[in-house]
Amino acid sequence: MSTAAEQKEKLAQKIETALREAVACGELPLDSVPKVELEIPRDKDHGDFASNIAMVLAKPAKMPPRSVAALIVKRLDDPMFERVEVAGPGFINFKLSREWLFDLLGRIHRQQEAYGDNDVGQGEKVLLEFVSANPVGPMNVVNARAAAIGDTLARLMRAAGYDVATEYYVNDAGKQADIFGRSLEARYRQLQGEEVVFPADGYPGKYVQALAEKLQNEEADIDAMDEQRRQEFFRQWGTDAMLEMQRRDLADYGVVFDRWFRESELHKQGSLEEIIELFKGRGYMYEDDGALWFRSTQFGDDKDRVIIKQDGSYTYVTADIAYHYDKLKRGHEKLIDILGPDHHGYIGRMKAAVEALGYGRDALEVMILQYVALLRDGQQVKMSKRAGEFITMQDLLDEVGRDAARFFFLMRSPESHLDFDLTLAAEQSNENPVFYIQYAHARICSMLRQAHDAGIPMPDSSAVALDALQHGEELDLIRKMAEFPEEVAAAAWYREPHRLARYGLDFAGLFHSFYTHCRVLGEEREVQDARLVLVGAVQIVLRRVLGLLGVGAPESM
RNA sequence: GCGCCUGUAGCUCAGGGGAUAGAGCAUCGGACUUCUAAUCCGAGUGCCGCAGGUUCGAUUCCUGCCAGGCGCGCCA
Repeated sequence: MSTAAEQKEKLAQKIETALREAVACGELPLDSVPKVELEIPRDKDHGDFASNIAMVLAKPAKMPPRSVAALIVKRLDDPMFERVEVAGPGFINFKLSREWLFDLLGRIHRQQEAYGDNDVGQGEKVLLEFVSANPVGPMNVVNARAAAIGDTLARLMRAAGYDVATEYYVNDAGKQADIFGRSLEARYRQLQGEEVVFPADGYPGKYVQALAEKLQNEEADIDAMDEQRRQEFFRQWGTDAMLEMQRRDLADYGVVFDRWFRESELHKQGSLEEIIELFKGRGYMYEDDGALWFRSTQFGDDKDRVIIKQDGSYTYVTADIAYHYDKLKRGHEKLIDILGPDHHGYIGRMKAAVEALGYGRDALEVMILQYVALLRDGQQVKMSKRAGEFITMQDLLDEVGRDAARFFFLMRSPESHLDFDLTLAAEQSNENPVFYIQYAHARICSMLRQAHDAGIPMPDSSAVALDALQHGEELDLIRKMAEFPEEVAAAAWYREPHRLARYGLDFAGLFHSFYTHCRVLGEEREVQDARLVLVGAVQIVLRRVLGLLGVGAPESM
């Protein structure tokens, strides 16, 4: 037996064979046979698969499309399909036989939550970097969006046969970390009763004050430190504390990284010097205006980039190049960075860097997320980082909950600018679509609990006469499950997690409809058994969908 | 000025070289003595931003324009 995706591939090959035969017989005047593509029609009246090949070939063959289609159809005779027909302007529609669909149920029960796994990734070693918020403040809602999308993408890609590692890059060495350290020190000293002017460019947020208070209660002989040592202390202690907070918030959100990579490590290891020497040796560097430049325009960037500033310090680009070099040297074949919209200008320079390092431009893939506009009572929530007023990721989770927040982000395509209505998400949480899917799962659990209590076990799918399943609702559910592995593969391949959220909604809808129209418990034995097998399979697939989304699968609601 | 993203139903958004362009919300009308009504069934709405081009076929691809969001640092 096979999944729908494999079935589709086989069918495409059979069509190609049929075409070659027709050409050999002289019935079809063609020089070559193109690759046959199959689609899953939107309208289920058009079958499970459809091919437009006859219309593509009509012109080169100088024949009406329906005639070309007829030549193909008469050469196809496959028991997997109960109907193959020419339709519309020349489509060939294929309808899977019920036997094939019934076999799928057994397959799902055997595979359990491995159903959906596939191999489009072919073991490619991928490093997925996302969120990477600076450790100088709380995470924002775009970070929350990135976390949901990155985490589910990682789950999807693992299911699709990629070898995925996730990483959070910590900018703990730059100017912003210094400013943050000085802000913290100023607050700390103020608490000690000293008259200290808060740095003009410092971070005004209340969280800095809170950190300073926490620091007061810790054992640290700050007064004994010299100037340099003290600055280092505040920066280190502060970013450590922020990092710990971020790690905890993300874990509450269901997002756990394989590795937190600190920029300061790169500096300690001399990684920046290493790439500078490398680029110098390859002639990609030049000096101008007292600074050292990387000739990135040589690799398609808009302008060259400063690597060492006039004052002798490095720019963030330098560390980023070193970081990407480090990722590549660790054996990751594909680097995926998920970034906010303010970083789109970053793509050109980093691709240039990757190329200069001796890798293909395509080794780096950058996904740019768009902004999230928060609405409350229909009004856009104005945020000011300067004034220290903004909705943090944690505020968002407190207000709408983890499942709703994740799902809301995952429903939208990554590049859409999205409106997040807090009032709606919080007050009308009953109507949040995520509950629609969870409710389907809870309904099944409740039903199976009652079956169990009544001494009705889950029947062995191979021992049940599944042709008791005859209703459209029943067969639609199975067809939808047949599409699942391909859906996982597509979502991973195109890096579009929202496909999964949509699939979940559609699938849950089919189940609710089935539930309303077809009773399970108390039906005559054959029907009850067959439907239990069906419902059991639906439960498995729902669990998998929710698991990939990182959303809970409640057993009751 | 240059770059990225967006423009589809009243609202929020999917879709996508093909067959009557979809969902949720909102509006209206039905369905609970039976496995959870957080559910189901039914009803309507669209110059798919505008104009050209490619194609057997464009809402989808290309170009230009218009509108909105965001970038364009020796900040990250």
